[in-house]
Amino acid sequence: MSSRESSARRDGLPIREWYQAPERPKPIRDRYAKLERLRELGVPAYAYGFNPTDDLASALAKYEDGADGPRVRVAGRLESLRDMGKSAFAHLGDRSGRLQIYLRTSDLDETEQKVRDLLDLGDWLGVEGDLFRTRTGEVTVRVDRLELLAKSMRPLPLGKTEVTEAGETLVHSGFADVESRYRQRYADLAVNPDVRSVFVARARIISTLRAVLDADGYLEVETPVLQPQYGGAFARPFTTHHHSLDRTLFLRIADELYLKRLIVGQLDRVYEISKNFRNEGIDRTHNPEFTMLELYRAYADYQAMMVTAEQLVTRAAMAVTDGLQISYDGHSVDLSPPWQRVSFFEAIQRHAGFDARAADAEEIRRRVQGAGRADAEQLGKSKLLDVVFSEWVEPELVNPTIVYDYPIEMSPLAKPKRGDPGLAERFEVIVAGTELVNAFSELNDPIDQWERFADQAAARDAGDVEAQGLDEDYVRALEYGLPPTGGLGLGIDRLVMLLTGRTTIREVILYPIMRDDESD
RNA sequence: GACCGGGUAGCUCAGUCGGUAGAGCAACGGACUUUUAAUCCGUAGGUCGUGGGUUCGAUCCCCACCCCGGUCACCA
Repeated sequence: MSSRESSARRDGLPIREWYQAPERPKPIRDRYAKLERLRELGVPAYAYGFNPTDDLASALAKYEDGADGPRVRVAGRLESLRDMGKSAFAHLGDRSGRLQIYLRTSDLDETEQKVRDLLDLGDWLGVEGDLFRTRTGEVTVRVDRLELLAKSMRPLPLGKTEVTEAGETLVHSGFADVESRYRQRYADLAVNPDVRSVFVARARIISTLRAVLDADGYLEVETPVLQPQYGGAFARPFTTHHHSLDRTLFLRIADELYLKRLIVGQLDRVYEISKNFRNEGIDRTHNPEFTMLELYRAYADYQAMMVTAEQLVTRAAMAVTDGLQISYDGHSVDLSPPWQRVSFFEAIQRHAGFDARAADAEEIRRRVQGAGRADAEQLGKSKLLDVVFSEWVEPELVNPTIVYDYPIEMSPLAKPKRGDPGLAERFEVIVAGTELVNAFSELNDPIDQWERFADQAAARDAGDVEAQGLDEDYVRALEYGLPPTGGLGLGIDRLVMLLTGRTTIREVILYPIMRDDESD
């Protein structure tokens, strides 16, 4: 309760009147009335803390059959309530799970009884009591101390949860509207345990990747998000402005060039888990901000990176799935290493049925046009090859496949292949039809790099908005000497999608980008 | 950007071939001291996405717009 004088208004009304106004949904008015009632009783609706002995799952695990007890002190959100007058059963929920509580009038003092009568689903409670097993077999806390930790003023879109005899959890009348779920992720998480589990898995995947790299001697670093010049990938950037420097800055589209500078600086093995920003379309596999792992290792080449890719993905998978056989989007996917390896041009030969290396741009263009691409006329050979690859090859690759030796024009930061300079020592890992990993033997010849940048600059001048700029400072770093280095980028969001069985990136990003919403 | 589908009670949805709308759950009142989608009795709850138009009358038909999803295009 606030004794502070406040002139705050909402829709022109003092806040407390706003909650009681007839325009408010009845459940909100009802809850406000309960808040007032608590105030009259002198019961704080918003406590300052609570010290549970256990989370709900560990409290549950403490029960041993045969005798009641032990005594536990737990907290959670009220997720269900079955009131039978002088007693009531309810479930508390937290991140670990659910635990039933039994509230019997005769076990509570007078104030607690009144508080019990003012409870709503969604309230946060702290309770204390002995564990016991009910007649129907559920381990339950017989509550003898009840404390309201926070009053919920707005009904959560809770469905009714039924645990079937088979142990499945069925949710009735649940919160399903995807728009509301993304806009009000807090409510989505509160109400949908499987949504929570995706983000728990995401955290485990990321901490596993860190653990693998840390154990392997990599140093985790942070490089600029705000960059005077963007590079390291092909994409349109977000542009911003720094006032006191009066200068244009870009949100990074990749951290590659900054990380490789650190190898020049003798940090030897580095990685960064970074948010990247690309000002492009939004769809099931693209969000304008997304998370990428990039790592660089001195003295390694792309062959070594292939092994690293297998290790990272399989270790992450084992942290969150039962095994390396998973199912995704109707496919069964076998993540077991070693993964199939196929060269870029072999893959096209196999899945598109022609020798793209021997073909000239005209022939490829004919084939691409035949497949209904209206814009083929404007595309150069390397873009055409990319179209061929993504149209005919990628959708066919379900089990993880290492596609290596890309055309050099498509790879301005990769070393030419030894013995075949028309190709680059680069590979991608394709799983379930999408790119998961991109890696190469890093180009460390400053003269060659300058030439490649110059080609990119020419492409940009010719209208390619995604071509990279010429980063002179980066070339200067290469002039000091970059040892042979292997580098690898891994799309974290897509990895999480794969390992949690989600087919839209929004399901693995807590707050995906949305258009403005005018509703309250 | 194009096309398709959607936006109705707090949630999940139904519906009106144009006459201001229903169900289940949630809510509120009552009964019930081992329930678990608790049960039983009763009550209340909606500017039918927004703005225009047609009409005696629009949630429904028409137009425009907004938001969401899907497909395609774009985006390596």
